[in-house]
This record gives sequence, C-alpha cells and structure tokens, in this order.
Amino acid sequence: MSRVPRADRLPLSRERILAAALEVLDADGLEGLTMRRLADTLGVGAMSLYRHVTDRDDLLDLVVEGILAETEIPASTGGWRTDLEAIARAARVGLLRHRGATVLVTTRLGLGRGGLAAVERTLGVLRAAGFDDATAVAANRALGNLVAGAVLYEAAGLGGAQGDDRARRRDQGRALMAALPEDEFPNLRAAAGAMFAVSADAAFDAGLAALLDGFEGLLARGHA
Amino acid sequence: MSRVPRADRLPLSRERILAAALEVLDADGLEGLTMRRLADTLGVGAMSLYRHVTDRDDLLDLVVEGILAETEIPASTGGWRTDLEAIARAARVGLLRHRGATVLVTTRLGLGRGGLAAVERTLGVLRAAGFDDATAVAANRALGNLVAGAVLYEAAGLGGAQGDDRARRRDQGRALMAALPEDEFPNLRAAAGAMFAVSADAAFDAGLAALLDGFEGLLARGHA
DNA sequence: CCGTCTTGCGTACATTGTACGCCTTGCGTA
DNA sequence: TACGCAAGGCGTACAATGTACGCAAGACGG
Repeated sequence: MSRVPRADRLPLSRERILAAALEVLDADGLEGLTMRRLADTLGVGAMSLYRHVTDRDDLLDLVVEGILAETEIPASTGGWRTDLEAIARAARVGLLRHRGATVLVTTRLGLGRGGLAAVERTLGVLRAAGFDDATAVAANRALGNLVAGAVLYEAAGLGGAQGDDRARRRDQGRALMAALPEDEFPNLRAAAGAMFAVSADAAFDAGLAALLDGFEGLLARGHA
Repeated sequence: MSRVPRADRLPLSRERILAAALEVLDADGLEGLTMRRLADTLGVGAMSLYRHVTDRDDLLDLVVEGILAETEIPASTGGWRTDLEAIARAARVGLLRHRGATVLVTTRLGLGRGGLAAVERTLGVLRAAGFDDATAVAANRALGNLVAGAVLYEAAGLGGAQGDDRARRRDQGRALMAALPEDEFPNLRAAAGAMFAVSADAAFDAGLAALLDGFEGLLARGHA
C-alpha cells in the first residue's frame, strides 16, 4: 500500500506542492507561478508535479483551497452583528495574505469545502438571528461580494502585479488625480485628499458597518 | 499627414481592434482572446496588431476602457438614493455585458477615464447629499466593491470559462449541495432552496438597498 | 529473486506573446 | 512627372509555457 520513499528526499505530495506554490505566488505573483518554476522550488522536475496534480488548473484550485483553509473563521461571540463583522474581517485579512491569489479566490469561490465553511457559518448566524432564508442568502451574498470586491481592489491598488509596480501605481494614481481637469472631475479633485488619507481597513469597516446597519434595520422592521 | 488606405480594405485602428476583441472575448472568453485569433478575426496578420497596440496588456486595457465607455451612467433623477441605485445597477449590468472581461475590469479599475467618470458621479451625488469627504469616499468604495464582487460572482457562477461549463457548474453546484453532510452544513442544506431560487438581480438589489439604508442612517444621525 | 506498482523525470511538441526587419502603398515635394 | 519616404501590414523566428508520452528506478509482496 503505502510505499516508503527514498530516505534522502521526502516525497512529493499535494501538501508540499501547495506550500511551495504559495511561496512562489507570494514572491512572483500569479504569472510567476509556472509549473517549471514551482518544480524548481521543490527541487524536482516539472513533470513530476503531474503525478499529484492533474492540471495547472487543478493546482490553482489547490491553492485556493489552501488559502481558504488557512483563513480561519472566528468562533461566535454571541451577537449576530459582531459575529458577522468578525467573519467578514477575518475573510478579508485572510485573503489578503496572498495578494497574488485574490483573483483566483474571488473567481473560483463556491467550489470546495473552504468557501462553503464560511458560507455555512454566515448563514448560520443570520438564520439564528431571525432572518428568513431568502434574506439570509441575499445578506450572505452581499457580504461575500463586499469582501471580494475589497480584497481585489486592495490587492490591485497596491500593485496588482509584482513588487515594483506598487510604488509606480500609487504615484501614477496621484499624478493622474492631479492632472484631472478641474471642471470635469470637481468631486474627485475635492475628495482626492480623503481618498488617499482613508486607510483600507477603515474604508472596509465603514462599508461593512453600513451594510450591517441596513440588515439590522430590515430585521427590526420585520422585513426579514 | 493622414494617409488614405487602400480602398479595398479599411485600415486597422484601435477602434476596430477593440470591437473585434470584444467579439472574440464574448465568443471564446478571456483565454480565447489571443493575438493570433484576434488578428484572424480582423483578417490581418498577427503582427499587424502591434502597430496599434503595444502589448497584450495594452490590448486588455483597451478592452477595459471600451467596456467602461460602453456602460453609460444614468443622469441624475434628483434623490441621492435613487441616483446611487441607478448608478450601481447600471454599472453591474454594463459590466455583465461582457462576462469574460469581468476579471479584467474589476482588476484594472481606476486607471483610465472610464472608471473615473463613475467615481466622479458617485462622489458628486454623495457630497451633494451632505456626506463629508471621508464618508463619501468610503461609501463610494463600498458601492464599487459590492458591484465588483457581484459581477465577478455572477460571471463565474454561470460558468466562469466558456459556454458549456455553465450547465456543468450549476449541476455541479446542486449536486455538491445535496452531497453535503447534513450535520456539518445544516444551514447550507436548509437554505439551499432559497440559494438557487433567488434571482441574481434580486440578490444584488437587496444588498444594495441594505448598504444604502446604512448610509442613509449615517446621514440621518449626522455621522457623515 | 522476481514481477509489479509507485513515482520521478527527460524529451518533445503545440500554443502563446512578441522582436526584427522587409515590403508595399500612397503621399508630399521638387 | 518622378522620387523618396513614412506608415502600416506582415513573415519569420524565438523564448516561454503547459503538458502528452514513455522510460527508469526503487520498494514491496510473493
């Protein structure tokens, strides 16, 4: 059944591949995650990977599942609102741990166990709070979409691609902002300061709070 | 100065390239949009494209800008809330017109004029409604993130890749749902019906309404 | 000791983006 | 009218990538 590998080198496995993939991903971004590069990182031939992974696509699924597994959902604290806040924040932080993969995660959600666990928790909190199924589903989706959008935006905004682009894009953004015609984009110009001043955390929390306020109102008015 | 092309074939241009790119994109998805395929569609050699586009990346930027230009933002109707609703809905619908490009658009936002116009409008509505700059920025971001998340989710959910996958993924989703262990995912199981029953439009509108409710409360309480 | 199963791998190929340089075309100018 | 030239289309070529195929080496059961 279970073969024992040569003693001088521990055998390949999906786990080891996943770990190396995350490493490469964080270092070189999604485009840098090639089969050969990954194999090199593992000190292994490129084709060896295919014994444990059917496809590059399969590899990416593995990465997504790994990231989701890595982001743990906090336990309940009692209140539905604080629970949802905690879940959403944890999800955002967790997904931002591997910025190169945000596109993957937001694109391939809903397939494996990892995503389902978060949905299960969220639905559980909502239904326990008294939301009916339809509203709970909508609220869950809205929360997920908000997190997905935020994560994507933040990952891209700081330099979607690789390290160096980061500073470049930010400067580019500022310059572009300053170069906008005042008469055509007055509000952008006026709010530009606030735009760069607001921290990503604060902006996310504000949006999240507003959304939860909204659902709280629904519940209070019995429309849920 | 301006050369006249041969009469039998109108010359290449960014506009024509854009149109063809959208066509290919809608037909074959993002992965199907290769330089050669695009050139073929235009009845032209692959390298000819590079006279008008520096990169594939540049081409994708062109596509994004084209899609944004295509999605027109509705004019003001008077109320800030209905305005924001209209803008968000229009954005969602507009971006969903080319499902293969949702990843692009949500990833490359904030670069060109197209995205900025929507932000300008949104900020204008918010600031005119009495929101301070910081809150307006946060609200704009939340709205954008919600739209981005929804668009991505819907595009991926109906078959992120190409036509055939659509039915496959949906069936896969249902099957996966039914196969979930009852004791581990009770809420998912219970809400599964509602999950597939709720239309994407309704779900989006519900989330949007809740978010706007939240900001309305902020404004009413003077916290904006 | 021998088949056999597992797993790593070398080679090879199709597909992609794109650098380079040629060639045609039609204009402006002399 | 003739010339030269710039713009724009294109053929060839190459590097990088995903991956099919089949071989080889080791470990295990008999």
